[in-house]
Amino acid sequence: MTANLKKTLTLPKTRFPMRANLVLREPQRLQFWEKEGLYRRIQEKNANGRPFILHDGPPFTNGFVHMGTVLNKVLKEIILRYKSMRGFRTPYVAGWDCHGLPIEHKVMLELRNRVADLSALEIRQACAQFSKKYLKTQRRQFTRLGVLTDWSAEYRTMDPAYEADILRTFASFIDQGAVYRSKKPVYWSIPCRTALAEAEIEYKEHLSPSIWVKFVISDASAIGIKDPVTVVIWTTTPWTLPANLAIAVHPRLTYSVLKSGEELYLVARDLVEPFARDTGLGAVQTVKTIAGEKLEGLVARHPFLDRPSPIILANYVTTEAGTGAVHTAPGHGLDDYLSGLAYNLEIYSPLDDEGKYANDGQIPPELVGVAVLGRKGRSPANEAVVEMLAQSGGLMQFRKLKHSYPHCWRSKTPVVFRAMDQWFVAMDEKGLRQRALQAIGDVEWIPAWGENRIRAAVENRPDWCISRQRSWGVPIPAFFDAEGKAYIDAGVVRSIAKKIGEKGSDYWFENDSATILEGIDLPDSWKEKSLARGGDTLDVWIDSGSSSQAVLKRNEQLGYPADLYLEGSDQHRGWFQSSLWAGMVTEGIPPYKQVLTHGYVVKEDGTKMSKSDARGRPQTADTFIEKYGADVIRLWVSSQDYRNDIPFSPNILNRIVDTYRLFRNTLRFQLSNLSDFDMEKDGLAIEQLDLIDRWALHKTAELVKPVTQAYDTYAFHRAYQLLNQFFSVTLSARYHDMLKDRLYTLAPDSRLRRSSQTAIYHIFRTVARLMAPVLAFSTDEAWSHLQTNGDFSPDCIHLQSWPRPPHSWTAWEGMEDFEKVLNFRNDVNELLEKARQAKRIGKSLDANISVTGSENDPLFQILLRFESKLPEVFIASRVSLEASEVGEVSIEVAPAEGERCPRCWRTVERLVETTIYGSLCPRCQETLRI
RNA sequence: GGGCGCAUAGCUCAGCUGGUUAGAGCACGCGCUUGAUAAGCGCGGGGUCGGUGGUUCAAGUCCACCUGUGCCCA
Repeated sequence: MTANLKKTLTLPKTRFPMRANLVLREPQRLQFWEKEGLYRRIQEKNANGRPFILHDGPPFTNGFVHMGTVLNKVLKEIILRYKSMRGFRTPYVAGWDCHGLPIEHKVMLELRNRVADLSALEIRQACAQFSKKYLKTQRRQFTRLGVLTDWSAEYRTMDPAYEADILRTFASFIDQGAVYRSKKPVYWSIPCRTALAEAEIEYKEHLSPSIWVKFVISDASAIGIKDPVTVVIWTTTPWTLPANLAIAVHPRLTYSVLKSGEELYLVARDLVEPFARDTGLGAVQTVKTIAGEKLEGLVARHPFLDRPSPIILANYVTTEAGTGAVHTAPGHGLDDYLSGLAYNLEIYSPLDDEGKYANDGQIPPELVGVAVLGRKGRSPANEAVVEMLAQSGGLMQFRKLKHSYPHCWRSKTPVVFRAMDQWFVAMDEKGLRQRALQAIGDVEWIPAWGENRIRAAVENRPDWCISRQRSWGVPIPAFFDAEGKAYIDAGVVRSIAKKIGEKGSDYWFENDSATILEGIDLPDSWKEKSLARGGDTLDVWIDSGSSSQAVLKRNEQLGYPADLYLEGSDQHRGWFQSSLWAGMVTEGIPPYKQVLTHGYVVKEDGTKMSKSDARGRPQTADTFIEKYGADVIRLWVSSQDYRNDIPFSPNILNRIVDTYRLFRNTLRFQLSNLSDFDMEKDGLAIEQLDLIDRWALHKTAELVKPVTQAYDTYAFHRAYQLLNQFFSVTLSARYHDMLKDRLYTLAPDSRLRRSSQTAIYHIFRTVARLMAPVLAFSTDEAWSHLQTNGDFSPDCIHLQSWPRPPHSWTAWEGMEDFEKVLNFRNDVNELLEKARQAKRIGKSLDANISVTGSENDPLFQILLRFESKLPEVFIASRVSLEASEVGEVSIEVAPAEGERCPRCWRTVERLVETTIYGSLCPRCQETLRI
């Protein structure tokens, strides 16, 4: 009996599965998109649209994709899908940053044992292999995420054509007159005879000499002292003393002048006690204190060289160790170097490639040729300097100190800091910096504080050191004569760029200078010279910074400047800035109109995410995509306010999965109630729709506006929240719930049912598209089911245009009042719940609701107006309105009296007998026409 | 140490130019339903708005300092 009756209902029916099984389904959809040429079709559809150029910042090809990269790529993906639905022409050219130390370093680690035997060319080949390998992996991972592009058009900074444009960009810097040569200290491994990067340094315990050295200020009258004062410095690298050019003190520290016997000493006040103890002075007497900043300009004498050592100010001076007066050798330390630049000191580094003192006319004869690094860990240079100090009376104390010291990762020996000739870009040449600062104001920075950040970075950036003593990069096309003089010329660079554009940058390393320069028109000053090619490569920030030339200008689909750059906040120092410099010297304007910045992916507690999990397994994006599917990851990205840090954890992802299910099931409910609906045949005009349906359409129309605004301002998390609430409250808890009775129990083609189906059809098509940029896979799947009742449809959701609800959806009068009825429903629910808790009713359909109120009460008037709709709205069997003289609107809930219809479950006064199905309510009898 | 940010319920987010008992969704608890069913509905508990001090008739909202945290620089 019941079974038969159930067959007379129109229950939900769809092949769109409740279980997403994204891990299995998404790859199938990718194949389908590929087969359909979806990217190409989208481009063709919008071929005449306004262009929106998002220029892809190239990730390093040095490992697997991690969540930060996923975040970045998915944000780009969402924007492009949205813009294309809005009719913009949205070509997307993905790229990779292939050169550079991170890659070379990893390759060196892999080749660790053989590395000494490898030529630059061999290292480069290994690096190229490495880059290609990870490029392929990353490309696969990006594709899996749903990144839509024509991969055959991707750019790689190691492509010969790209390399040529790097050199041309470099030539533009030379055109500006900004490229010059100067010294800068680098880590130097003496046994390996090579410069080292930070990553190639290992810190190990090392036993060093620890010495206190006297520098005498003979004229201290500037600080009101007649007698000579001795400034004492403390150092653990005696060998750097011949390169001492200054003594640094902290401007905000207080210094004490001490008296011990007949001598006066100058030491930081906070360090007087340890100083007296360590040097064995014993009791000392403070005769004067003085602010550090007043010491600037005093001049001490070098203890064994005929050279002044001025007192300078520096913020890096600390009171953690030493005397508060710091030995400064600009050629042998980074802090020292910066001080050297600030005080215009020579970047002096009298050490040759073998780590021996050079004969430069300043080094005392007895030190020339003495090595810093000797046999068995000894340092002849240290010993010799200490000896000279002892003889000159400059040595105040000598000890040994075990401390952490940088070592070469290959030779395991202590490294030295040594100034070497480098290539620089002068940031202020021809007003470059000023022009860049001005141009920053023409760019829209999102969020706005990004402008402050890049402004500060550009303002404070010292001249840009662009040379690297590395193999894996684009060679700096410089030449050297027999005396070591450097030759560089923009025209020659461009000619070499042409050759490298044809043959790749290996060409530089494979050939001698004569071959390289063959056929190139040389400047007069180069002629008749025997020139050798240099071995340095360019800083990779020039590589990626040149992308506006190598990609935006070269690819005819793109253009300069781009509409948008979108990268992590670290790129204010990195790509945003290098791109700006390159853009300014080549085009005179920035390469972007908008720059969007996102934060970093962090753990749920807001702290940094490590590269491996608690068990030490690497946390690559694959781990999560394979478990949750791309759409869940994409939904996670959209849910986060990425302007701040972005927390990530399994817990957070599980919340996202819940939301995903809400979206999916709600769409599924809609699809399943459209199974017998054909818009052409069955659809009604908007004006003819039932009140509840008009309300739902109105709500949908109201949703489109803020969601669209959210997308337009890249505030995807707003769209996420709006859609989330719309789906859970407006649709699932309200509209769909109210609809079930009519959808299931009325005759399939009854007007009321067709009214709701018409609305559902429109709502589905609207909300599916609103979510399509984020849930790229699932919305397309659902869309296909509406089109074809199957998983795939060539009329892909991504080829649709953005929803624009027609005026008719909002052009009705009942909205405001009906919202009041729905709010009143909350009060009704409260009482229903009480009755439920008291076990008087189960579901709301078991209840009769009577509402009493005054006819003068505005709310009661509204209820009266909607009286016929109230049973549906409250999902009750009967709702009665009783007018009373006074009092507020009150609600009473009682178990429904009468007989329950076995078909529609409503309780009515009296059932009627039917021939086939027994007792039914009159409405069901009518519906079944029996 | 410096620069630029961030800090509202367990989670993700609202809270506009300071103004009634701080909101939403999810999660959680208790029920209902079994005709969206590895679903759906209802109700409920939960926050001294990181801390301290200040400005104000009034501060989550303005100011200062502190703490925590992230990126960049040193």
